[in-house]
This record gives sequence, structure tokens and C-alpha cells, in this order.
Amino acid sequence: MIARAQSGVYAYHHVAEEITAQILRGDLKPGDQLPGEAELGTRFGVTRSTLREALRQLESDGLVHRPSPRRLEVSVPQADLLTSRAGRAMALMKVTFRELWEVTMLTEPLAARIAAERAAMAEIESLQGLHAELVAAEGDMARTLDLDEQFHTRLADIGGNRVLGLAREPIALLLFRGFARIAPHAPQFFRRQIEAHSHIVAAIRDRDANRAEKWARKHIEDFWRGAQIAGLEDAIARNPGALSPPAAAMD
Amino acid sequence: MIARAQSGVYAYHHVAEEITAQILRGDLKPGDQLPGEAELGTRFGVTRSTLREALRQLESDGLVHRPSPRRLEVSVPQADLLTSRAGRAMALMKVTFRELWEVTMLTEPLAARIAAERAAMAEIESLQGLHAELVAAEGDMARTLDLDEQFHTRLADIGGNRVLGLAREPIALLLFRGFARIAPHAPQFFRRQIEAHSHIVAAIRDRDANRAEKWARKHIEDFWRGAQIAGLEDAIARNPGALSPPAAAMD
DNA sequence: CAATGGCGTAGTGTCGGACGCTAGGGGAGG
DNA sequence: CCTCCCCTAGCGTCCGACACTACGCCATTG
Repeated sequence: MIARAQSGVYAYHHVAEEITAQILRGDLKPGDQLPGEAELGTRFGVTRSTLREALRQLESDGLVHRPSPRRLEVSVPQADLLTSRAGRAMALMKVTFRELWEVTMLTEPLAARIAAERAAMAEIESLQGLHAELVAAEGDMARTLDLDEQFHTRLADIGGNRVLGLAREPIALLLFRGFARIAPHAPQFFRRQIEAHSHIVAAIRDRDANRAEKWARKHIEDFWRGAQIAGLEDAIARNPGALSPPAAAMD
Repeated sequence: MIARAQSGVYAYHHVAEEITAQILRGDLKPGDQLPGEAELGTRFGVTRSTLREALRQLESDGLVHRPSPRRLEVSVPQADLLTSRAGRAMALMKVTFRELWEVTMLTEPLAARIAAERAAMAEIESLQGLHAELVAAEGDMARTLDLDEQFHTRLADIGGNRVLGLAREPIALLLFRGFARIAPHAPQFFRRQIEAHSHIVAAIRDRDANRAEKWARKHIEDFWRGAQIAGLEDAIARNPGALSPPAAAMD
């Protein structure tokens, strides 16, 4: 079953699409191990070089990965991969603060609401812990930024809506990083942030979804006011790089 | 400046990261043309084979593309690329209807609201045209599905919030495709859909953002009722493949 | 008998070279 | 000056090779 390239369709592209199709169709399931490159190559009628180009694409799409250098297996795309790709794209297309904010005004309140409805005790405690750290970090900008991100991400995780998680993560990250540009112009921001977060945590503890949602909304609204004060309502989101999560330090 | 691979860091990976960094940093701007593979290879101290693996990754990330086979240039990731990647991922992680719906309940009303606030005359007319087609297609399931997707996508485009567009597209697509499973159980659905759409269009024409938003919400709420009737509230979203736009038929 | 350590192999990452094909530029001809 | 044709650079693909290293196998040892 030699795969001869039709005009315009490159072999590596064809191979990648074929394997992708097999995965989406379910012929290959996440966790399945794939044969070696040599065999895959002959199987599709291409050389290893060509096959490897296809693999790089699949890898980049998160459809396969190597848990160990000798093992190549099918996987479901990791959230942080999608997050960084989407974040990069938004940064490159120079989305504005307003665009980010308008959407965040939806996602964070929903995240808070769902969390209030579904949080388990342990999760609430973990949120409280995070919040305590935030309070303790008052004044330390970098740390505050980091903890804020974590807080919102965990909030979303607690709700358990993965679609929401996927959609909001890159957006929230870009927006929150803008915080760094706002804070200097709005010093009262730290306090208001802490206040909002603690109301959210309290509401979740009380299982009061409406209150949680309301405070999340206020929190993000505040953000917008800060941006106005700082005069970057329609400023573009910068700092494209380093979007991936803290990420196991490795390099 | 030979790039010798540090332990664990592969040459192709390093090259891809390096070029990516240059793009994000702004050293390379969208539209810039890159040198030939041979030169790029020597520049990074790797063979063409290796360099090509890096290129496949960048290409897959949408950071570079070939407008013509001879020209390789930097580009900002295309929306439909991100859409299909995200859609695939969600399908593979078997997100439920509920998850999709919860988020869509936010995105579509916002899209309608913004559209009402910002639509230009021509855009309103184009929406009306699309709606007219939908009305005419009553009964034709496939066509209805397609037009519905188009309607919502155009609605979002009109608002001009690219972040919203990027976030909602894969989600809406997956959800709306579920329509195919709902419709048979809820025949009155076609009519209600048409009703909702026409209210939305009318509200936008009248520049009534609240009404537009309200009807969009009702529209998506309806969708959920349909899902309940069809008994697939927590059914997983299937049909992972064919998420990309109509797409030139090829294979 | 189980645990430990060494050995061999298969398989990956990278290299170098080669060849056909085609897009696109440059020169010849109108 | 414009048009057409030829030539070449560069891409897609193939082939063959080599170093390095997980990993399984086997023998040794307590």
C-alpha cells in the first residue's frame, strides 16, 4: 500500500493526516504504542526522513508523544500545549486588552459559579490555602501575579468543565499578565484583589453560586477600571513568550 | 555558532524553539521571508533533514507557511488552524455536551450583544441573507446545520472580538454538530431555531444589544432542552474528525 | 532463589549525499 | 516594451551510515 503523493499533497503531510485520521477515528487510542520509525516508514511507503517529518507534526499537535525515547505512543493533546499555542497566536495577532477583558468577564464568573456548585471540601481548602498565600504576598508583584493566575486556574479546574478550562486559560493568562502594567498606576489594586478573592472563596464555602459569580464579575470589572486608569484600554497584549505554565523547570 | 545538543534537547527541537523565539521576540515579523533550507541549516549548524523536522513543527504551529513552494515566510497562526486543533483535542478528551453547552451559553449571547453594538449596515444585511437561506432550507438537515454554523460564526465575526472568535469557534462547532443528534427527537426545533435567529437579526438591526443577547441566550437554552429530550445531557461529543471548515474535499 | 550487574541489540537522533521535479527569473525573440 | 522559452535554484524525497543509549537478556553472586 504505497502512498504515492497526489499532486500538491506531500508525503509527510499525507502520512501525518493518515495517522491523525486513525487516531480520531479511534483505530488508535490514547496510550497505544506505535511501531518503530522504520516499520512505520515501510508501512506508509516512505523513508524514515519523511516519516519523521510527519511525526514532528503529530508531536507538535500533541497527538503522539514519547514517554521514553524508545516508546512512541498516542496521546490526547495536553491542555498546556493548547494554551501556549493559543496564547502565542493571540499575542501575535495583537489582540487588545478590551478583547481579552470582554471574554474574561464571562469566563471567570462562570468558573466561580460552577466551582461554588461543585467544589469538594478538599478543593475549597486548597483554594483557601492559595488565597492565604496571596494575602501574605501583598506587595510582592511577581509573586502576586503568579498566585493570582494559580487562583483563577484552580477555580476553573474545580468546576471540572474542561471546555471552560481550555477556553479561558490562554485568555486569562494574557490578561492577568497585563496586571503588571496596571498595578503601578493603581496601587489600591492589591487590596481590592484580595478583597474580591476572599469574597469568592467565602461564597464558594457557603455554596452560594450567585455570590461567587457576582464577586468574580466585580473582580474582573475592577481590572478594567485599572486598565482605564493606566490608559491601556485598547493597548495590545504583549509579552507573547513565556506563556506556558510555571512548568517543571527544565533546561 | 554550532548548536550542539544539550543532554535531552534535540537539535530539531532546539532549532524550532530558536526560530519561535525570534518570531515572538519580533526579530522576525509576519510576512518576513526566511532563507532557503540549506542556508537555514548551516546557520543553525544542522543538516537539512534535521532542519526540515524543525520546519514541520513551526508549520504545524502556524508560525511559518509556504505561500508558494519556493517561498517560506513567517505568518501569524490562522484561526481555522487553531480551531481544528482545539476541536480535535476536545473531542479526544471526550468533553460532554454539558461542558460545551455551559460555555456556549456565554459566548453566543456575548457575540450577539457585541454584534448589535458594532455591526455595520453591510454586515447586518449579510446576516439577513444568511438567515433567509436558513429559512429556505427548512427540512434539509445538513444544510440547516451548515447555515447555523455560518450564522453564529458570522455573528461573532461582526463583533470583531478576535479572542471571542478564537475561543468560541471550536466549541460552537462541536456543540452545533450535536444538533444532528438532537433534531430527530425534537422536530419543533427547526422552527424555534428560525424564530430565535430572526429575533436576533431584528434586534441587531434595531441596535438593541440587550434583546439580541436575550434571544441568543434563549436560543442556546433551547438547545439544551433539545439535548435533554434526546437524552444526551452528558453524552460525549463525538465525530472528532472533520472539524475543519467545509474544506476542499481531498483524499 | 532473588537480586544485582554486565552485555548486546534494537531503535532513535543526526549526518551527508543524491536525484527528480517545478516555480520563477532571465535572456532571446517578436 | 512585451511575450515566450529555457535554466537553474531550491524543495520533496530517498538512501545509507553512524553514534549513542534505553532496555531486555543472561550470568554471576549473596
